[in-house]
Amino acid sequence: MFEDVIAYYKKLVPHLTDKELSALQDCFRIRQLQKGAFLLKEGQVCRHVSFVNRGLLRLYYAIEGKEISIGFVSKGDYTSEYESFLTRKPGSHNIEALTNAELVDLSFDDMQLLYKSYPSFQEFGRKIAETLFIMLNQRNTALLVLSPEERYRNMIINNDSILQNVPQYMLASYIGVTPEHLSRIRKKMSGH
Amino acid sequence: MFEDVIAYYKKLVPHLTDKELSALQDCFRIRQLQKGAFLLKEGQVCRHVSFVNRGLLRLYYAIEGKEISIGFVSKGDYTSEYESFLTRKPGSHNIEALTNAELVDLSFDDMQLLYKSYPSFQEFGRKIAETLFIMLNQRNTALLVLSPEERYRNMIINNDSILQNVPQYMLASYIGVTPEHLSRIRKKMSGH
DNA sequence: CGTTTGCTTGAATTCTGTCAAAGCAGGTGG
DNA sequence: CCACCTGCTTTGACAGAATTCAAGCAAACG
Repeated sequence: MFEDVIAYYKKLVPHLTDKELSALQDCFRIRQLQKGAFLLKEGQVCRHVSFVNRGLLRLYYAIEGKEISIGFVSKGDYTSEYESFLTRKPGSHNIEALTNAELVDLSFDDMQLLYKSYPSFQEFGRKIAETLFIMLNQRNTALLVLSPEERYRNMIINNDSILQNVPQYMLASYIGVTPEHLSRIRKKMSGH
Repeated sequence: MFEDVIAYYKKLVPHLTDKELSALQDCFRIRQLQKGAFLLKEGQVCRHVSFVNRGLLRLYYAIEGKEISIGFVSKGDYTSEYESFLTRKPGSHNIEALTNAELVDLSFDDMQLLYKSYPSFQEFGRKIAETLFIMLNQRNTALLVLSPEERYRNMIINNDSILQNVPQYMLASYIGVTPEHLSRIRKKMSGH
């Protein structure tokens, strides 16, 4: 039930004690999500961080009738509207289940409690934030430095497995182009 | 000498003790930077985080003969090639002093030591990473969702003081357009 | 002064988005 | 088994956005 998420914690902070891990497990809540359901809708305050036990999720903005994907999260990764979670303000994007999914939730309040009771979790929180920063930094660099075609190539190389299960039009906005344009990029790429 | 940087720490983690702050001060090193000099060049491993006591710095990529600005840091803020600092790998961007500047350096090794000796600094590290994440997240959203003109407007509103001292062609790449195009955007904006 | 540095302008070109239509599955019901 | 949806991708024609290259201009500086 919690094996994967516990392993995730142990990997980031190897020196966590059994007592600490047990306190952590007491805070976990399992949540099931149907395909098409929302983990979070824009305007809501995000009150949990969620580990994906099973399934595939998409994070996206809905702006002026259009959807702009900002990330995809699959089994074995953490997700959240982390800015909303940290600031306690309404979030600006949606998190949607692209397949049936099982999540392990940890609430904001429980997290603060863990921070207070066991300093080791401060270290976990720090490393999570650092990891998220690094990922976002790389994404940011790609948006500024690479062409759409290069971003698509990168995506194929790095996220092949996710790519299989996501419709192209969702990838298009992630790369920063329209679905039509991505289609043409693909055509051009196959043309050699 | 260290008043501003100490205040920065106190603000993020109010419960830091005098003993902890004193240990921190022992790790600080002042560094002076001439206008045009580099705090860091791409390819180097970033071994410090630096608080800006005085002056203005620019972070940028140099790609294929072009420079792409990714941020500006002025008095009262922290800067670093944080990804390189965290991963201990060579960094990919440059940090240049746009004016004469005075920095307060804290080394990676000292920081790890502080983390180990005083758990409160874990909390500081966490909050720093969280803050950086939030800033980067907002920047990312702007790049995906807003038009160049809207990004320029935002920049005027949020960073007016920095803007005064930075040549326009450096702002252009930050916004994601060529200098010529930014010039035209400004013309169009003044045209009403 | 003359040089440098940065900003503006113009014209041609390339890139990307829009809109509309057609193609292509996979799934469902008859 | 076929006909028909439905959701997604591809294509084409066109318009708009942004870059490139080249030239001119103005302020700042030695």
